[in-house]
Order: sequence, then structure tokens, then C-alpha cells
Amino acid sequence: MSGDQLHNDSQIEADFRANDSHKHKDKHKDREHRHKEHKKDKEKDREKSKHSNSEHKDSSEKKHKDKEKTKHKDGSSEKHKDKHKDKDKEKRKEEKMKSSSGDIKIKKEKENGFSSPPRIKDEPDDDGFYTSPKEDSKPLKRPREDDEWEEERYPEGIKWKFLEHKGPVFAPPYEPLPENVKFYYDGKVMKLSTKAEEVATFFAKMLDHEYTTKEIFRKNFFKDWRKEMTSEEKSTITNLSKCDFTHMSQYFKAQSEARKQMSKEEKQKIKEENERLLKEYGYCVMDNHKERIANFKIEPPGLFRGRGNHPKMGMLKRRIMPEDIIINCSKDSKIPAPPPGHKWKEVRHDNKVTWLVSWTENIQGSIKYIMLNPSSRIKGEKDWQKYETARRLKKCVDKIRNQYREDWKSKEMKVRQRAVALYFIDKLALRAGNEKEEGETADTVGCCSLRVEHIKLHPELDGQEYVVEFDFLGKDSIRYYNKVPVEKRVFKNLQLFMENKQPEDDLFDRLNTSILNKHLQDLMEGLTAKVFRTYNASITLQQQLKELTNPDDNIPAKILSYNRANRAVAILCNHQRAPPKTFEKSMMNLQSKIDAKKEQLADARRELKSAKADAKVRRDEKSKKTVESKKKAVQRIEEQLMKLEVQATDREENKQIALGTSKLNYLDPRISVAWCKKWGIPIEKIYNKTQREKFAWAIDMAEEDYEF
DNA sequence: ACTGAGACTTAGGTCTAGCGCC
DNA sequence: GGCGCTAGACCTAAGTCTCAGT
Repeated sequence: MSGDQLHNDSQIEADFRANDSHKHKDKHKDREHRHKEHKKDKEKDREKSKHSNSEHKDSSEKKHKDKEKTKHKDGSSEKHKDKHKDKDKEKRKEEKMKSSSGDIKIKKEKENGFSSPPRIKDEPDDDGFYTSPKEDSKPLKRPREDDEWEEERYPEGIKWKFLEHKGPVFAPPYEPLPENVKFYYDGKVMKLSTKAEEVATFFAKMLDHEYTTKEIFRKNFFKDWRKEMTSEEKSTITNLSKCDFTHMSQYFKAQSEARKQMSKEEKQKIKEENERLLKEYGYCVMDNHKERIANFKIEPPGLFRGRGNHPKMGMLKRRIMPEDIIINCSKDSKIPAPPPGHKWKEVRHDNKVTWLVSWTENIQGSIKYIMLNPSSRIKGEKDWQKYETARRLKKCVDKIRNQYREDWKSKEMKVRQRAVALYFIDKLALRAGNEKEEGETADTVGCCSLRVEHIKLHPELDGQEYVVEFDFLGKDSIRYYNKVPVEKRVFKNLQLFMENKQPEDDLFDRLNTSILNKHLQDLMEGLTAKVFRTYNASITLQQQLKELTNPDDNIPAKILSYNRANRAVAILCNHQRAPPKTFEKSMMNLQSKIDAKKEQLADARRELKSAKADAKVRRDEKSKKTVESKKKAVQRIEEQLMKLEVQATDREENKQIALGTSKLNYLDPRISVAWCKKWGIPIEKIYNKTQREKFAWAIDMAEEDYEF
């Protein structure tokens, strides 16, 4: 049955429309008016996103090559792999021991994150208690042969057996302003109560930001501020526009200036204090490992600034007190003490979760957590698992693609919508798109929540047929703008889905993320919409690296290729950033450096030439040597110039693209590690220290022939 | 099937230490 | 030794997905 024929399948369609109208009517009550704002906003919003699309060439071609070798090498849970690995590791370790002539070298290697610490830790002291956080940056321990995997050790859902920590660090208490810093209302000095003053300072600190001029921000702020005022203040201060915070603002600017001017000693003192805090509160013990905590400091009070056009911007984020805090730790641990004179809201011992501390935030009423650093075992293992799931998808993605292509022809509207949505998620790496509560957050969408107004259909555009133009705000109100040629069937289906709908109606009115994910679950265990993003990102990196790496290139040029591969992924995932404020300037600087270098090169060449001429006449050793050294100089400068030029290209191409997010969250680190090993690129060129800590498991695990 | 709470990952913006340059 | 810049640390908002309750 063709798409066109289906169009006449009146029964189904009638059913679909009838159903539809009541459904989206109440769902989109006041969307119409929001829609207008959205449009306005959208126009203002950064004109980002070019977006070229990479098709799926990948997968099947590799299928066969993958086979045996990879299978037992990385096939996730198979035990024999571990023996394998352990042997390799043993070998490496031996080499290291032999070659490392002193402490310096050992230390260096540790920092690289490349090697296991030189002490023999795989075997006897595996269960030992770690004291140095440096030493245990190995979240995924390859077990001894008779050892068990962590997941096996812990029955389903159990995340730890022992957990001890010191509790959170609270925000410093409010320090009232000095007497000479004034607040004016309606032109007259006014002394504020401490509570009102504190909230006023939040606003004063933001005065330079554009959003203090925004209507919603001001309205929300003023409403919440008034709640903190005494009744006298409340009756006096009735109009935000009559409030003058400029003196306060100047005071804070002076303060931060003074902070910059602090002496070395003072700065050192602050640094030491921070280190002390980190040492005391920044670590916990989870099952015999000392682990770094990610965010042990409680978020200080302030004014909420959501991203994009957020309806709650400007609201007061209240101060979190010990009485708000739930502590999670094990029963047999030393339970953290609340600050003197306070108590915790609750102390619980839930080892089915990974968080140490939680509280409920007052803006959205959601729960916030203190959890472990990405370098921790528990996060690393989860991360690894994520990529293993994506690799499992690789094995069945062809089947799934064939299936959804079939489903475009289904008699059931629900199935068709699901199939088209899945096609977008797969091809364009869109996010799932959960429904959001209206009026609670900025109006953003993902795949399942796309509305008719977010796409335009062009039967023909710029010489291409069946083009879909996407224009919507996604996560963090980042604009997604893309024109994509699609299969005729998809196009026809979209026309069908859009029939008789208003712009503010859901495009996929019969679909939501729960339906979609349930279906995906049936196709593959553990499959959800976001796995496609991970899979497509990683496979794109692998494929791009293969394509772009030129074996004859030097290291900087290879790194440029890596960054380009990374960039292809960032573009696919629509990871954008605001161009850095100093972008133009720094580009100019770089260009002048390049120009200078070019001149230097010209000079060096001239010198070489004359030296050659000289040598020809004189024919003595000394002048020959001069020629040699001049030659070297030219070469060196050429290299420097090339490095600069590469840097300029890289930076220019990166203007609006953020590489970090994909590197950190979507790219299987083993691909990068393998690439580094294959081409002899030091891993530090690709991953900085933090990243090496986070990906320690991969650095340890992947060999040069690793295939995603 | 639907809902909301809860847990956890993903995300871009901002701040600042420390590096390279003069 | 001081200065300007940038990488990377820090921050916390905003997603995804699961699960329990109805």
C-alpha cells in the first residue's frame, strides 16, 4: 500500500481526527497566546544553527568486520574477555615497571591517567581500603578471575553496601551591607530590614544583566521580595521602578574589584581554605573506596534565572537550611552532624539510590541531589553501560530501521506516527520530547512534543524534493533549525498528520515518549529514545575519524581532524554555544600572530638563501653548518606557522559549536582512546585531566583496534 | 492508561586560576 | 613581574526515563 492510497483510508483517518480534536483542544488551552510570544522570542533568539546532515552510511558495512575479534575483546559481559584483558594489563604493567626508572616517571604516568598505578593493585589489595583519592581513580576494576562483577555482587537495584560522608556544605550566611551603602526608594534613603536587604542585594548584583529589565523577571522578583519585607516596608515599597539599587550595585562591583587586587598571600589563604573544605567535605567512602563528591556545596540563595523565556525567572530561590536536608548514608557509618543548633529533616539509609544528600527546591518543587563525581566507580560503570547499550543497538539498528520504514505504511495512525517520530530521532538525533507542564517552564519541545507550527513542508526546495523545515526551541531553549530532505513516504505522512490541525496542535497527537519507549523496549532490551543519540553520535565519530585522519599528517593536523570529527557530532546533536564575547578580538589577535609568523618565515628563507649562496662561494665547513642551521630555522618556523593556521581554522569552525557536551556525554571514549593509540597521539591532547579521570575506565580498557 | 514523584543524565553559561606573552 | 586570555572548573537548569499509585 502506498502512502497515497493510505490517504484514502477514510475510516482510520476519521477515527484519528475525531479523536484528535478533543484531545489537543484541552491540551493546548492557552497555547495560542504563548505561541505569539514564542515567535517573537524565536526571532530574537540567536540566529544559530546551520546544520548539514549526515546520513546513515555507517552500520551495515562494518557488520562483518566487527565480528570475532571485537566480540571477545569487548563483548561487555563475557568473562573470557576479562582474562584477556588482565593478561594484557599484566604485560603492560610489567613493561612499565621495567622501564620506569624513577618516581617522576611514575607520577607523570599516573597523571596521564594512562597507567595503572605502579603498585600491584589488581590482586591482593583489591579490597583494601583506599586513602588516597589519586590512587583509586579506577572506577571499573577488572576483577580477578574468580571475582564477581559489581552488578553480580549487588543484587538488583542495590547500589552500595557502605556509605559514609560528612554531609553538605551550606552557603555562607548573609552579611549585612555596611552602613554607608544605601538603598533609595523614590529618591529617598531607606534602611531595609536584613531579610529584605538580602533579597535586594540579589537584584542589585544582577543589575547589569538584560533580564532585570524583563517584565516577567521584575514581576516575579517583586512579588517574592515583598514576601520578605516587614509590613512597613511592604506598605512603603509598592513600585519596583522607584527602587534604586545602583549604590548597592556599585558597592558589589568595587568588592569584586578588590578581590581581584588581593595580595598573593590573601589569595593563597582563600585557596587553602577551599582545599580544606574540599578535603573535609568533598569526599565520601562508598564500599571501601574513597570517592570524590560532585557538588558537596548547597546552592546559595539567589534569583532564579531559567533559560530562554522562562515564566518563573526572577523568583526567589530560598536559602536551604539543615532542616530541609535529607541525609542518605549507611546505618553503620558515622552519621554527619548537622550544624550546631540545627537538625536534619531526615536521615535515611537507602542503598537503592546513589545520592548522599537531597532537598526540595522551591521554584519547581523538584528534588535536588548531591551525588558523586563522574570519576567515581558508580558513575563510570553507568557510563560504560550506556555505551554498551548503544553498541547493542548497533547490532540491530538495521532491523529497526527496516521495521520503521515498513511502519510508515501501517494502517494504524498510531504506528505511523511512532514510525515517523522514530525516523526523526534516528536520522536527526532529536531528543525524545516529554510533555511539560504548561506555564511551569519555557516552551521547548523534543520529537514527540513537536507541534504543527514547528515544521514546514516543502514539496520542493532548492532543487531537492520533499524537504521538511524544522524550526523549534529544544532543550535549554536552543534553537533547532534544519532543512531536511526526507523520503516521500515520510513527507506524505507528515501532510496527513498535519491535516485539519491548528499550528499549536501536536504533530504526533497519538504519540508520547512513554508509548515510544515501550515500543523500543520491545525491539531491544534497554532501548530508549536517547540511545539513538548516543549510538549515532559515537558511530559518527568513529566513521569520521576513519575518513578524516590522514596517516601522513603531523600531530596538530591529526588533532584538527579529530576536532572536525567531534564537530560533526556536535552539529548532529545541535550542541551550540553563544560565540564567546571575545571571539572577534581573539581571532584578530591570532591573525596578527600568523601574519607576524609569515614575515618571520620570509626573513628566515631569505637568510637561508643568502647562506646557501655564501656557502657555494666559500665551500667551507662553517658556512655549510650555517646553511644547515638556517634550514632548520625555516623548518621550525614553518611548523609554527602551520600550527597557528590550524588553530585559527579550528577556532573559526568552532565559533558557535560546543564540542564539550558531545565529548563528555555522547562519544564512547574508547573510540578516542583507540584512535590516540593507533596514531600515537598523547591522550592528553584529546582529554584534559578531568576528562581523563572520568574516562579512566576507557583509557584502561581500549586498545588500538577497538571498534564501537 | 495516566500521573506525578523521584533519580539520574545532559546542558550551556559564568567564573577564575594559571598560562603564555611582553 | 604584570597583564590579558582562555581552558577548564564550577554551577545548576533542563532534560530523560522509571516506577508506584490509581
